[in-house]
Amino acid sequence: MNIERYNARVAEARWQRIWDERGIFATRNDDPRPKYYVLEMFPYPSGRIHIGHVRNYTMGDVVARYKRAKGFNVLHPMGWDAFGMPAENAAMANKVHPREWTYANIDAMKAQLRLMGLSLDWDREIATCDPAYYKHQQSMFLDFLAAGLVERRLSKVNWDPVDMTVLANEQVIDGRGWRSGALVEQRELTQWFFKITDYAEELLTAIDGLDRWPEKVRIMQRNWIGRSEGLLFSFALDRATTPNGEDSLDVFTTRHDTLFGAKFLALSPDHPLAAAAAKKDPALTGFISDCRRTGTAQEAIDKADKLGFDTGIRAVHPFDPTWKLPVYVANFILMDYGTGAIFGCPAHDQRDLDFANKYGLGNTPVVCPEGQDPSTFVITDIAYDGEGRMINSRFLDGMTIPQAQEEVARRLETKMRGNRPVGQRQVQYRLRDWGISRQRYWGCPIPIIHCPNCGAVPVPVRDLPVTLPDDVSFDRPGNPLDHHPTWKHVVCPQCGSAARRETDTMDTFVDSSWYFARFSDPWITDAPTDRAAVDSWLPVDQYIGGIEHAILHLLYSRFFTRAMKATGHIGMDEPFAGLFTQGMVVHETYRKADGTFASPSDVQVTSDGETRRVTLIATGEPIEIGPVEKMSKSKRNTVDPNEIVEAFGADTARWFMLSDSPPERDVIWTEEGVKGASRFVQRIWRFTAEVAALPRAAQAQHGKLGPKATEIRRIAHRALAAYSADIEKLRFNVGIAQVYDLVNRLQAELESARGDDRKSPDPETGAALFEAAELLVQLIAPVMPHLAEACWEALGHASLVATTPWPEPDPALLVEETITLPVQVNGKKRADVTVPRQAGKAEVEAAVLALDAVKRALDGKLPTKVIVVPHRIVNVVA
RNA sequence: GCGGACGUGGCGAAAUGGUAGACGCAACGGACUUAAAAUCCGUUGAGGGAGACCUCGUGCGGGUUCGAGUCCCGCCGUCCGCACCA
Repeated sequence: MNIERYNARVAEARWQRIWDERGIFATRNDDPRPKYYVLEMFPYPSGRIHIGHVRNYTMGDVVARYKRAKGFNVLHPMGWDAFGMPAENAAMANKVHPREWTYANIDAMKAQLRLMGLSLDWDREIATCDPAYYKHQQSMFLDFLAAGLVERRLSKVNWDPVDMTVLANEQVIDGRGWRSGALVEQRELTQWFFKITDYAEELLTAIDGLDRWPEKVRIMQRNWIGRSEGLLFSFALDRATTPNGEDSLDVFTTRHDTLFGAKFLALSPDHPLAAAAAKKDPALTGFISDCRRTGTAQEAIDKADKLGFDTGIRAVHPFDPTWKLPVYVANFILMDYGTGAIFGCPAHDQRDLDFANKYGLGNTPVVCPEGQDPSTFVITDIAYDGEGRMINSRFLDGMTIPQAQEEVARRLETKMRGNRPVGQRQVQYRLRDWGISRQRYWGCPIPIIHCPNCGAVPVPVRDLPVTLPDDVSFDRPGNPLDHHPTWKHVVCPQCGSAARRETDTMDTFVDSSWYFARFSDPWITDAPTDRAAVDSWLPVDQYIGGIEHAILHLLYSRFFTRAMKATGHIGMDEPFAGLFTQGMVVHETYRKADGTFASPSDVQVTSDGETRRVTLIATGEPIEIGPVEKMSKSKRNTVDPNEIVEAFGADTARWFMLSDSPPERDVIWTEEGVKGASRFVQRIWRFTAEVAALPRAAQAQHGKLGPKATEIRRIAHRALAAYSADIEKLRFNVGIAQVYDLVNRLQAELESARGDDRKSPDPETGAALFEAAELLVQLIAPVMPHLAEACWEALGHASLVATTPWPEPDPALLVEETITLPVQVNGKKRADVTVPRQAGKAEVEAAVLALDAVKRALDGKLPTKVIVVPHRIVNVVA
C-alpha cells in the first residue's frame, strides 16, 4: 500500500480555513456550559512573533482545545499590548507614525499567529492603543481618582536621560533604565500615582490564597511587598545642637531590643533635617551632593564604603536622659523607607558595625548567644544577628529578643512626650506607590486639565476619550504632546478659563493591568466592563506567560482588579486563579573564526560518530559551537517561526515545543529535535492511513473480544487516562512521551497481527486498532490540531475533531485480572511475580517464597518479614 | 548578604517513599534500495560473565526506613530573583 506523505503546508491552510468558515472558536457569553478562561500574556506588537511566543501560545492553545473537548465554554482571546516606546523610536528612526507602525506590526504578527493554528476567538481582539480601549482606561482613572486611589504629588523620580522619561522603581534595574540601559538620574517632578500601597497588606495576605500560582512567584511578590513589623519612635534632640531648634527625630526599627547597644543615629542625605543642617554647614552640603552622585550607579551601591558626616546634632537616649548619641548623615540610609533615619546598633547589624568601625564609634553587644559567656562576648568585624539573651541592657537583661522587643515597645508606647506617645508599633512595606506618568506620546493620555483657578480638573466623562493628536513631530527629544502647537491648549471644564491639558501619558503597565477583563465583553462602549460578563468569565482559570512578569505586571493587575472592584467595575479581587510561568526557548550559539556569530539558518550541522561539527553553508568555514543561550539578536541564535512553519508545518513546531522539556524549564531548540517531531507527524499519518484501510468488524461486542483485541484496547485506554491527567497538570512533555509510547505499541501490535506474511489482521483486531487510532488522533488534537483533522478525516469522519468531545477511558480496561509485581529480597529486586489482582497478602507471600530466584537470593536464610504493598511491590526481609 | 530552584546516561528528560533511566535526540549494527532519501528492525548507564545472571550506579558525606533520585541533617556546585529595606 502506497501512502502519500502528509503535506503540512497544504493541510494546515485547508483546516485553518475550515475552522474559520465554521467559526468554531468564537465564544458566546450566553453559552450555558461551565466556563473556562485560558489566557496567554498578550504580545507587544514588535513586528514579528518570536519563537518564545510560539511556545507560550501553544501551551495555551493545548489547554484551550483540551478544555473545549472536555465540554467547557472556553474563552481564549488575543490582543495587543500596543502602546510603548519602540513605536516612537521607530517614528524617530524611520519617519513613520507610531500608529501606522504599530498597526502594520499587528497585521504582520496576526498573520503569523494564524499560521500557528491557534484556537483563538479573534472576534474579541483588542489593541490597547485603540481609543475604544483606552477611553475606558481614562474613565477608570477618573473613577480611581474620585475613589481616592489616585494622587498627584511632587516626587523624586527616576529620570531616564536617553528615553527622556520617568521610570517606575521597578523599571530601574541596577541603576539603569530597563529599556535604554542608561544611567538613571534623580529629578523632582509632579507625578500621578496609583496608591497601590493602600492595598499592600491585602495584596500580601491574598497571596496565600493563590494556590495555583508557582511558589516562586508568590515568594517574589511577598518579597517585593516586603512587610516588616517594627517600632516607630522618636528621639528627643538636644535643641542647642539642632539647626532650627528641632526637638525630635523619628526613626523606624525592627530591632528595638538592641536599643541599649545604640551608638549613633543616621539620617538619609535626603532627610529634611539633613537639608536644614546643610544650610548652616557648607561641608555637609558638599557631603550630601557627593552621596547623590554615587547614589544611582549600580556597582557603586555594592562596593560603596559606608560614608558618614557628623552633623553635630545630639540625640537623647529614650531610656536615659544623660545618654547622648551623635547624629550622622550617612550614605546608606534610604529616604523612602521608614522615616529616612535610623539608630545604629553596631554589635548586631553589619552595616552599622562597618560604619561604627570606620568612625571609631565602638560597639556594645546586647544580645548574647546561648551558651556564650557574656563577659567574653566581643564583637569586632562581624555583627551578631542571631538569637540569644539580652545583656548590657539594664531592665532587659536576661530576656529573649522577642521579650525585650515587647518590653521596649510597651514602655515607649506608654511613655508620653508632649501629648503623644514616644513610640508606636508600625508595619512598614517596601512596596511604593505606582507612579504612572510618562512623558511620552504613544500612550494613553491622562484625562486631566490643569486650570490656573481650579487646579487639576478631571476631563468630563462625556468628553472621553481624550485622543492622541495625529500630527506630531518626533524631531526633538522629549514629549511630542508637550511640543504640539495646539493640543494642550484647552479651556477649563469648570470655570472656562484658559487651561492646559495634561501632556503626560500613562505607563503602559496600566494598559496591561485590565485587558484580561475587557476580553469578557470587548464590544461594550459605555463602560469598561459588562458586569455580568466580567463576573462570569473572571478570574482567568489559566494564565500563561514568562517569569519576567512575576512581579510588575502581575502585581499591578492584582492591584488594578481591586481598584476596579472598589469602583464597581468587577466583582472580585484576584484576576488570575491559575498561573503558569513557562521557560524560555534557548539555542546553541555559533561563533565564526573572526569572533562574530553565525545564525542557525546559515550553518550546517554534521556528525561523524563522536563529534558534532558545524560549518558555514556559504563558505564551508568551520564554526565553533558555543554555549546554549537565550535567543538574542546579538548572539544571532534565533530561529524564525515562519521559516519553521514553512519547512515543517505548525504542528511540528507545536509538538516539538512541548515535547522536549518540562514546560516551566528552558527548552533547547535543536534542528534534530524538530526533525524528530516532523518524523512523528508522518508516522502518525501513515499509521492512521494503514489502520483506516484494515478490514474491521462492526463495533460493539466488546464483552467477548479475544485477547489480542482486548490488549490493543487496553493499551489505548491506558494511554488516554494517563495523557489526560498529564494535560490537566500541564505536564506536556510527559503526556507527549505517552503518545510516542502509544504509537510504538500500536505499531507493534499491528505488525504482530499481520505476521510474517504481511496478511491483514483479523477484523476483530482491525476494529480494535481502528478504535485505538481514533483515540490516538483525539489525543494529539490539542497539540497537532491540523494533523489530527486530516487523520480524523482519513478515518472516515465527516465531523471535525476540534468539536468532538474528549473520550473517556473505559474503566474496565484500566485494571487487569492479574498483576505482575516486582519482588525484592532485602531491598534488591530479584524477580517478578504474577498474581491475581485480588490476591490476598498470604497468597502473594506464598507465591513469592516459592520463586526460585527468591530461594536463591535467600541462600538458605529464613525470611523474617515479608512486606506486601498491594499492587505495588513485595519485599522479603531476611 | 537575603530568598528560591536545580544537580539522574553522550544530550533533553521520566520515576504517588516501592523495578532508576519511560519517551525523544544522538550514536552504532542490520533490512529494504543500483544508490540515496524515506521507512522498518535491533543495540545503547558502567563493569564482569559464553550464558541464565551478578556487582556498582541519581553531585559529596551522614541519617531515617523493610525499601531513598524522592524524606531529614551537613557540605559542594550551577542557575534565578531581590539587594544598603533599618
